[in-house]
Amino acid sequence: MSTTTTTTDSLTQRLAGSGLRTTPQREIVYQVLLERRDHPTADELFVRVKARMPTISLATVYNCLEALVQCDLVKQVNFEREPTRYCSNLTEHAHFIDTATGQIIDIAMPQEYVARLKEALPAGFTMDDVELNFHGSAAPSALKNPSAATQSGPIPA
Amino acid sequence: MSTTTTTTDSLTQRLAGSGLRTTPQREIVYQVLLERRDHPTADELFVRVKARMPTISLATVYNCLEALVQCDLVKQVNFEREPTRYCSNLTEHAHFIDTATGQIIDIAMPQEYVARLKEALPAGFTMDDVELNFHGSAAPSALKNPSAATQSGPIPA
DNA sequence: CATAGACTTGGAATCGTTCTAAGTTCTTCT
DNA sequence: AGAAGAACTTAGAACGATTCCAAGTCTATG
Repeated sequence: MSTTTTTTDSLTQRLAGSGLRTTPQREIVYQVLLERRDHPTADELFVRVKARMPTISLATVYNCLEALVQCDLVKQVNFEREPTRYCSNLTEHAHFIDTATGQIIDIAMPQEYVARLKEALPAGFTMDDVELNFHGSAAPSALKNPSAATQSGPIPA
Repeated sequence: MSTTTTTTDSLTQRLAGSGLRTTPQREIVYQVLLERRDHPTADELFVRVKARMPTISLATVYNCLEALVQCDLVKQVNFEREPTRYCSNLTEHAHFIDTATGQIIDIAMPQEYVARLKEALPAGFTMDDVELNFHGSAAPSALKNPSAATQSGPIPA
């Protein structure tokens, strides 16, 4: 799998599309974000990225994330007043927050469900985007395999 | 309408239920919150409450809100990384955030919709609570009359 | 190869919120 | 009633995530 080349290419394209440059820092931050789709915070990412590029600064991690968000390669996830988390899953999905562990799991959201939700909106409201968070508890088996859920669909049995 | 007596009584009951006392500060904060159901921040509430009780401190407003949240009379609403807002609408509802003005409007959410959403959850997930935020733009007429929407149903035509 | 613009860096600054220590007000017990 | 203790309020200090700033580095262009 020549994933590296591919993602880098699309990264470069996306950045360029927003008038931004590709830099080693941005590449690594994006790469690291793709590798473990566990919704890390900027701080957590900082630690992971530092392992590979010890000179990087926290401010740069924030800057890179801002760039990636700006060119729509990454989404921010906010929950309560906790630190912002970053998500590289660009498919339509909701989030499940496990009350006990705080773990965030992506839940696939068929367009159909989203469309139904729109119906709840009274006249005069135009929706661009929905944000849907479930709070509850997940079976340990579901928690174990977060990356599977992250990709696209529900957790495989 | 003897609203004052009624709300104070239920306030006292609720607080007592959580082992908390009724204090003048808590009464006023709650009262002020009920009067304008526009999802104020702690700071905004502080200003409004101060008009009636000039000696109150911001810390106390936070403390009172914490108490009210604890006894389930008030809910916190968080959106992006903005300051927490407080909501006295206890009925099941979603929030509509107007992208242009930042104004938050309550949208009634029939149980039926919530139930349907639950279906999207794969096996192994138990949901306690859903959080649903619409982002978009609202017609000026809809924005004008926020308290009506806040009460229970969609904005009246 | 000089210049300008974009990017990175570390540390200072910001801002909502929480913590702390001191003082005040209830409750309860005698 | 009076004392002891618990719950509350208060002002200001502290905190933590994020942004800002000023200086330095890189890179594309002419």
